[in-house]
Amino acid sequence: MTLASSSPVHFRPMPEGSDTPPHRYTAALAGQIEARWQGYWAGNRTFATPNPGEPGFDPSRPKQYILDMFPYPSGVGLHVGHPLGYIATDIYARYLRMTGHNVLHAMGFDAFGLPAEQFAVQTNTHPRITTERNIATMRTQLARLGLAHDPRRSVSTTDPGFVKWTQWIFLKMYESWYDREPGAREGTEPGAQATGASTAFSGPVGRAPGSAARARPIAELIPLLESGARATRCGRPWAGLSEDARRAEVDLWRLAYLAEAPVNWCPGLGTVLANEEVIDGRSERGNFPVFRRPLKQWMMRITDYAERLAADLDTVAWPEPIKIMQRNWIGRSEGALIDFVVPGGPSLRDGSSGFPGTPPLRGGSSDLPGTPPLHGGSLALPGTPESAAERRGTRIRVFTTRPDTLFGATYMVLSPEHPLVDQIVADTWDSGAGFQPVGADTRGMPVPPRWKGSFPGAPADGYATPRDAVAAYRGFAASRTDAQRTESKDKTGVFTGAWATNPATGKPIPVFIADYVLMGYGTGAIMAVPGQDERDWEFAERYALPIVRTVRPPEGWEGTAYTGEGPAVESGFLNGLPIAEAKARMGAWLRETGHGEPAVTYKLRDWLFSRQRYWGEPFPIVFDERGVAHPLPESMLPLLLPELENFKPESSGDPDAPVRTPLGRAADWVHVTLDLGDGPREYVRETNTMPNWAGSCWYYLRYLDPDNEQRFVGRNAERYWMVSPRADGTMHAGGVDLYVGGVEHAVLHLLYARFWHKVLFDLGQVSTPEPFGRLFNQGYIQAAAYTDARGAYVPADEVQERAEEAEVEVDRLELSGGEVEPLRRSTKFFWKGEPVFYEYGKMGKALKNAVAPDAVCEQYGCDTLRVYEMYMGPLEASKPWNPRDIVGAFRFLQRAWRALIDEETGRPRLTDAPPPRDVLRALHKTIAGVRGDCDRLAFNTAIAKLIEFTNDALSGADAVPREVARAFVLMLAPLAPHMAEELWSRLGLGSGSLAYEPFPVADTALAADDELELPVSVNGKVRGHVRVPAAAAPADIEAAALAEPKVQEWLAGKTVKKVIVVPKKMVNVVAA
RNA sequence: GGGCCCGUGGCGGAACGGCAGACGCAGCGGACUUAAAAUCCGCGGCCCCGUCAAGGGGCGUGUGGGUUCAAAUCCCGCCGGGCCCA
Repeated sequence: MTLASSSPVHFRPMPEGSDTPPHRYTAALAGQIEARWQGYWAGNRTFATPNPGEPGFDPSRPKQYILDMFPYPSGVGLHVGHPLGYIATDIYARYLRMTGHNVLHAMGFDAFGLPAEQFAVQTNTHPRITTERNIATMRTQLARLGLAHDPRRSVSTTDPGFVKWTQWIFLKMYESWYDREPGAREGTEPGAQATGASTAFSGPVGRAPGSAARARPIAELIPLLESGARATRCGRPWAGLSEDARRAEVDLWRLAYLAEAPVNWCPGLGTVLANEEVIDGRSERGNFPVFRRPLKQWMMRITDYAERLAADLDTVAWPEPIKIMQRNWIGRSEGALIDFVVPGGPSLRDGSSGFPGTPPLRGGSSDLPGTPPLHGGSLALPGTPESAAERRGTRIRVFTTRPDTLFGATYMVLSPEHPLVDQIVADTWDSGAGFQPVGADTRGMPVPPRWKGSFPGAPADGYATPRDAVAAYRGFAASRTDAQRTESKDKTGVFTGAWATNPATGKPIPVFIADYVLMGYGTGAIMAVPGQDERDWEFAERYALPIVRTVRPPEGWEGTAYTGEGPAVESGFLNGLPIAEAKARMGAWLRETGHGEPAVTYKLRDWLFSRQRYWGEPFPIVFDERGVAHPLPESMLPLLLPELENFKPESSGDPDAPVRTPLGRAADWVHVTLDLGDGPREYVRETNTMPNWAGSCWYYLRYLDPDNEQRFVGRNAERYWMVSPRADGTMHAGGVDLYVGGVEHAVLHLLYARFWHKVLFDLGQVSTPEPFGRLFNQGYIQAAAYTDARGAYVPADEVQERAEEAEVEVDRLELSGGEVEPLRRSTKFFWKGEPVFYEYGKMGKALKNAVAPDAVCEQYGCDTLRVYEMYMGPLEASKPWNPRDIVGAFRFLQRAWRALIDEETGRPRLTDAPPPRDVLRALHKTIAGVRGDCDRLAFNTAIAKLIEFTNDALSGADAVPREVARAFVLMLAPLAPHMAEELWSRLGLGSGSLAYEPFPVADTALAADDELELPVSVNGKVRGHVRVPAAAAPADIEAAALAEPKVQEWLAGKTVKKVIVVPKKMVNVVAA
């Protein structure tokens, strides 16, 4: 049977039971209608959306780009929570088509990556096969929902035509650097770098303004290095560098670069993970333990964009909590870097810094935005004047947000893992070991026993030497999680035996290690200011360290640390200054004296971009015999994965096992002879693969022009769909007009995609500085879940409820005295005869409470599912799945159908008589309301208004006036499109599909009431009502209100003080 | 510990600072039916007065304050729940 492009054929539905009228809207009839219209839409390419220049493109219609977050094709199929957002965007997109827009709405598949691969591993099937199968399943499920996507734009990240451009974008990143224009920005005032190219974005689009910081091709960097316009990052002059050193220098600038760095190694998954993918020391996916370990990896220099990623959040219409989460993740803080010197030890000049992975301090004064964490080191700040006393010693770099409190820094704390600890730790507790005090003489000061070790497991009077104490304490700290370390009220630490010099006071201060300072945060070292920091105060009290208040607390302050506003005291040249001014003065002083400088730091780290997995995009990189990386030319793209018998990662429980990649096993693929311009040579391919974020960083651009073989997206298509003019003629910063998805992508996908988009924007490849102009977070669907006595989830759909409760022993409760008491719970729920316990949570695989949409479609039809899901509540709210309620949506559709189609004969119940005035008024009120609701995605209330209209104006009538039926069907169309199409056709309201029919427009004159009943309150309480003409003057309304008998009663014996008349709303009489 | 969000009938929820509980589910009563289902009509926060009627009053949006002619809505404190970060 070919339904394609034929006009809809009417048929006689099979009656459900002997009594069911033959033309009732039953599940069976709904199923037939839905199948037919889905076939019609597909066959007639109803939702194919032409690009500019293509046949059928209408330039007079404004564009709307509606986007759902990129789904990965799950092996277990969809549950009813997944389509919540898809249905909402579909309804909105259908509504926009009917209100005169060119709408782009498509859905592809994020088919590479861990989820797809884990599924393949579990089922022991090649990921390509499982992925293709899963995509087919998901396409079927989505099609069943009647989603009006443009099918030709349904790309998959695994398509060779997609892989090619993902690799191409990677090469763009590899061949670019971020130019922050030091000429314009040296002397970093905090915030001076807040304007990137994007904030200047306004009218003209398509390129970054020339004067601002931006990504540029590497080709433009080399002349600048040659001329000295940009100082080298290795610190040596370009002219004196060897060929290899020059290549290494250039590599230090690339936005995509290789680095040997400590990474999150997850042996259980056999791969490394990005910081964002690690939660509490375990993998987000799979919940395996994660270890820190150095590995050579591809990195993305996202930190260069930290400032713009934070600042440009102001330009997009996103939910505030998401913006806050991104800002927190980026973690911008203004303050200062300050160097403290521990005298003695190696020379400051010998550069023996230390520890692998620390980048050298860059030249120039402050290119801190985006600089990886400065872990301290022995290198001097450029231009630091060195006194004789400081010439030998170790510099410890700290970052503080309160440089104004430097005079109050009475001790220092290093993270136990800090690499300089070994260098500074003294041989004896006696302060003589290499200690040359500067300023006040504290030589011979006895070391308090507490300083020698007072933490769980330490000997009563501490350790014999600082080295012993440090070693023992490190062991103790390593056993604790970051959360324990920072949460603990009992701060612990040990003295290193070393003394550093406070550069402001010139006095020696003791250097501790303590686990409340984390290596991963800031520089891993702090100056402790107990007077103005609560954690430092706690530590100082415990170790009897001096506390100096350098901000005067208010009169009567009895607290401990004071973090509020106040004048500086005990602070030399800062005395009397408020905090902000004191910070500025101290910043200037630090710079002048070479002890430090104002700085902005970010919590954001560079993005780890390699995975040791099979199922991802291969890097388009080869290494020559000397290990030098070479990019593949565009003509060699896409570089596809080799076929592998064994695609599994090498997982292990041993965090130190050697790291081997699956691609490394494909010897024929790895070793290649290529001509990269200097004749055929032997190369070795990169065997890591990209993380699945790669594809999701730009898929929304490929939707725009899915078949383009010349570019990742054609310029015209990109410009048309992404550039969004505002009413005032300026351009919106973000291209996608509405992006709907879950809040769980707040700091992963949304941050990475913005970063890529900004790079592409800087390179002139896309027209807008932001990808997503408006973001909407839909809530979750929650459902009952059940756990057995061990706490494991059981399949919720197999749980049975019994009439009487049973009491069961579920666990043993250990009491403080070592006694054990059985814990008893009662329940009415049973699974396979075993008692189980009710819980409640987000629907999904984890809680085993998923409900498939297919079952609901089967039982009621997908129009009912669509209406029910939207009717459950506001889109942004999480709400419970309640199967019992679905029938309400079904009955509404049934009632509407019955009002328009005779259930016995199947004939239209239409009349050509003009609609009565009250029906017309109700209709136009409904139109106005539904439009307003749809505009703000409030489909729940839009449906409520249609239900009301159906009940009040359609259900009771003998026949429905044609124009009323027409408007109603069109309003129903976005929500229940199959039924609306069927009615449109059966009622003879139009030919073909109604998908592009104009949405009804409310006539305010027809919607207006002639008369209104207004409540009249006396002193805020409603006491009566008055009927007044709708256009009544306030004075007349007041008179009518005061004349109302009920109101008179309540006013008896009182004086009217004031009468408030709110036109069309109410009257309030104030009387005493 | 910090930040953000949310607390409304038996349930999901509605309500530009202006008659709290629209609409739906479940429930109750009625009509139709031999009966049931379906359908249609009606009722529906709590307490009190009123004969259990018509009608009327008081109290009600987690809790205690505040702003306002008027607060579910705005502000402050607390209690409870959720999310993010530490």
